Amino acid sequence: MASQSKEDYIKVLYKLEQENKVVSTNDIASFLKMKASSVSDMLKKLAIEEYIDYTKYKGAKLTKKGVSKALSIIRKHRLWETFLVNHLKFKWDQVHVIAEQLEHIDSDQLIDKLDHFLNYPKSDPHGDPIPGKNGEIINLGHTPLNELNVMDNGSIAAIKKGTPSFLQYMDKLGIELGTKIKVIDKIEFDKSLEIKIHNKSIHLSQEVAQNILIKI
Amino acid sequence: MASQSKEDYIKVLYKLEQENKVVSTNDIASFLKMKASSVSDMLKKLAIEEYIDYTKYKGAKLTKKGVSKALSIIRKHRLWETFLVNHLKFKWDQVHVIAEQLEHIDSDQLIDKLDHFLNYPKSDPHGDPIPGKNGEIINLGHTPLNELNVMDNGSIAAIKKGTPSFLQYMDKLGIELGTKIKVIDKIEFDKSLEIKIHNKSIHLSQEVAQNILIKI
DNA sequence: TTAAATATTTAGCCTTGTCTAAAAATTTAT
DNA sequence: ATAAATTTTTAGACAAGGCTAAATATTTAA
Repeated sequence: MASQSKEDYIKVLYKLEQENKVVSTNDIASFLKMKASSVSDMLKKLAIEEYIDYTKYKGAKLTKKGVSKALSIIRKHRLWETFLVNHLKFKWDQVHVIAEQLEHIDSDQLIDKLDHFLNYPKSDPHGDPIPGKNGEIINLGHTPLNELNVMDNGSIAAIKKGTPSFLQYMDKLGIELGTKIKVIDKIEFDKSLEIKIHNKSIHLSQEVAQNILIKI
Repeated sequence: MASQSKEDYIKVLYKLEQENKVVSTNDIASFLKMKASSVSDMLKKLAIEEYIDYTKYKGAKLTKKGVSKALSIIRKHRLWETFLVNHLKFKWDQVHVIAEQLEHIDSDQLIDKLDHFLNYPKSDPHGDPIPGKNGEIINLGHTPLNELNVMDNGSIAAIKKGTPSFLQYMDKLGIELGTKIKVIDKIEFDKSLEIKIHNKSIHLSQEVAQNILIKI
């Protein structure tokens, strides 16, 4: 069993690999708010345990074993988030920190039964896909809002970077998963756009629009 | 926030104080399967943090702060056990180890909402009382089965030492919380007793009977 | 293509929580 | 009441996981 700390590294490795190909020591350090030297130490250990391939000065990459570990942590995290929102009635901006604790609980049986209790959800309260028991991730086929064309219709399917403040902004706009939207206009100048939701027209910056994923 | 390890000590201190008055280093060590020297070290630290009163060579006793910490851990443990059995459909002999992990999750809001979700249960799946938010414990007025008299009636209210093997034995006998029982006979010689449950007569040793708590 | 800037690793230290071995205090038994 | 047995504490070590400062690689820029 990997320690809590090692699980945190593995999770970050997975996240950063989605963006880059190989992950640097500094990337991890800044993400985890730790010193590069600490990360360097830990990468050595993770390599010994075969969670990553690691060559000094060259960065790290999760092995098969590492990816599967990462997916199991993400699965636990998202199932717990689903429980917290759907059953305990937490708001979607409150669940991340709690799920970061719950994701380290070690019991396959618990997760199986939780999954069953939740009725095998395919995505979490932020619209992110929940990996299956064997690591399968369903591609939900979402498009960033800013890539839609004028007059396109769709519904809100997921929030990419679900920080509390972003989610609170969504709440203020009345945006939740499933909300129907239509693109009214795209402003060339700053890539911002005008959309219609709940029959009202609102204006979103490009930065915000990138973070909203749409099912067309 | 006390570390997981410190929380474990506080829990054991509480448990052992129920039996004795003051708790010795060796008692704790054997319970936690640790060396007395480690316990001695830790008691010093717990004393500094004012969880216990501790005089060298004289044993330890929880302070008010310590008791309240213990009760909050027990509350969490028992609420989680209730969740695991009532909602995730675990058997009552499977939940203890998982709850030992869950009890360390740190979020008051989580526990409040879990309590609400469970409909404010007063006792857990083994019949043990669940301390309230402020540490109140309701006395459920239970009597050990071996203290009943011949022809007394009652119902199973709780299991005192709910080890998995004991609970599995209860399952085999068809004993669960709420089961009606009647004492048929008490054997003077070995203090064992004959009881009727589900309209069948069964024989229980004194040791077993002591572990079964009855509501008359 | 070499010098400066940046990134990474190494070396050594710290804290937490455990251990073993030895010392000291307390309890028990003769 | 003292010696023996037992319990508890102290001293010193170790692993995990963090840090700072210094050394070494790599990358970038002149």
